[in-house]
Amino acid sequence: MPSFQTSPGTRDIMPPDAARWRSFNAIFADTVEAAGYGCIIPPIFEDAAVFHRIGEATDVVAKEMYDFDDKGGRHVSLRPEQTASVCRAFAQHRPTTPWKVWYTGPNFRYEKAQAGRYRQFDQVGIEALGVNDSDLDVEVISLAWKFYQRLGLSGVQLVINSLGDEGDRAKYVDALRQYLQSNQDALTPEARQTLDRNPLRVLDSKRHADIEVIAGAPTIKSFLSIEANNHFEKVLNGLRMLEIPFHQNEYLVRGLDYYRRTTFEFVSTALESAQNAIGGGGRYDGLVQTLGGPDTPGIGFALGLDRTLLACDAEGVFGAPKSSVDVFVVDVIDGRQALVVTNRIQDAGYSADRAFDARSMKAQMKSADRSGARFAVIITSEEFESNNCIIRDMASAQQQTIAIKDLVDFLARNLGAKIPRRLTP
RNA sequence: GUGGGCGUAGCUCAGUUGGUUAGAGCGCCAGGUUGUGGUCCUGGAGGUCGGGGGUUCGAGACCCCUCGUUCACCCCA
Repeated sequence: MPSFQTSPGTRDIMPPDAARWRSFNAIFADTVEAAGYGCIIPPIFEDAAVFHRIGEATDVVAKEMYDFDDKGGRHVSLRPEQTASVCRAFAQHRPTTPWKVWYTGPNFRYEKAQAGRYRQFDQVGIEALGVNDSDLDVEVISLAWKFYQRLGLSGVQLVINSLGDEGDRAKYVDALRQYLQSNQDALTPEARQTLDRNPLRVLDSKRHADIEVIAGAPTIKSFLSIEANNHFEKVLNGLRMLEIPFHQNEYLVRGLDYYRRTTFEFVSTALESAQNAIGGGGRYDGLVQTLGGPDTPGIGFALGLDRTLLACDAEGVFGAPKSSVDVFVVDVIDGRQALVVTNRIQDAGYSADRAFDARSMKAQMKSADRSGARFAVIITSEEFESNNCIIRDMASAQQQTIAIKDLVDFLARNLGAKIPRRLTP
């Protein structure tokens, strides 16, 4: 028999970790739905051209697309992120604005995997379309901040910058290129290569020689239009009003070409690795239009689920939830009664598990212990003859004999009433 | 995509300059306790030493290739 394993950069999320993921998503949904964001589920693949709007020169598009031709000859791609899909959905359906949505799900980028960087990786995020107001920028950032806090993270830094509008940015890039070119000799060969492709990215370099050159580089601030500058100041003021600490970093540029004005990133100080950016986002005021929609401003963020959980691990917060059932049924007759009793308990709204394969009582009790059940229901020949069973409190080891028909009442008294499962609320 | 580290039981890892039947702890199963878990004791199952090729009388150890993973670069969540 051949043996298989997951493809590079993919993995199985096993229990109890998968439960942790669900909990992560539930907390995120609760956080953003409280601010009026509705859930959107775009397709996982679509016309590759949609994603090309992210920027032809970006690595995401140029080398990391999971694209292929389908059987109908359509050139499609697994989504490398969801912002472009959301904007395409907006352009396609033209909902009324402001349109505020949130999402969760896997994205795909063909790159070499390492810890915190996978080919299939999950993100949660929000996008808000149709509003220029700087207060929306603040709302968006504050929701991410609030979410991190709800997870229990304390080592998260908000780094923020403004890239100005398209014209501002172009002028700045020219000035930056000029400066870097005149200082080429002091740059590392890697940085010189980057300079040819995208001068902004040179600012990201962490190499010492480059950092010295960067320190003298022009910053975008002086290139911002009055409008963009005012917008940015109001965002910063709003953050102060909400008491959200931030670090301005005039060299913060982001990898996707569509960003305008406010751009931000969340960095975990608990993560040692290079993959310490656990979330990021910004304004993308031109994107909807390039996807065939009306000229519509937009802003949003995406948080890396995997990386955020790594940060949680590093900080020792938001661990995997303990799973347990209410009741574990031990049947030492032949297992047939466990079938009936377990079923009845489940229908009554409680959770119940049991042992199979007619194992010894000791073995079944061991399973009961492992299941984390509050109570064990023990069915033996002697008690069953008079339609009784033993119910054992696993923590205190106290047990009593009760009528099988009274089991659900007993659970209601001790675990609280539950809605029967067959009735959908 | 480039460069370095690492792949031994389900998990975490030992394994001496290549030398008999490859080990430990945890976990799992069974028994001690023929009606009872969490502690303890005893026993057991489980490994093509990532895969393929080579060197050698002999390879888990050495060489080559390959796959996976990890770190850095690159990039990004």
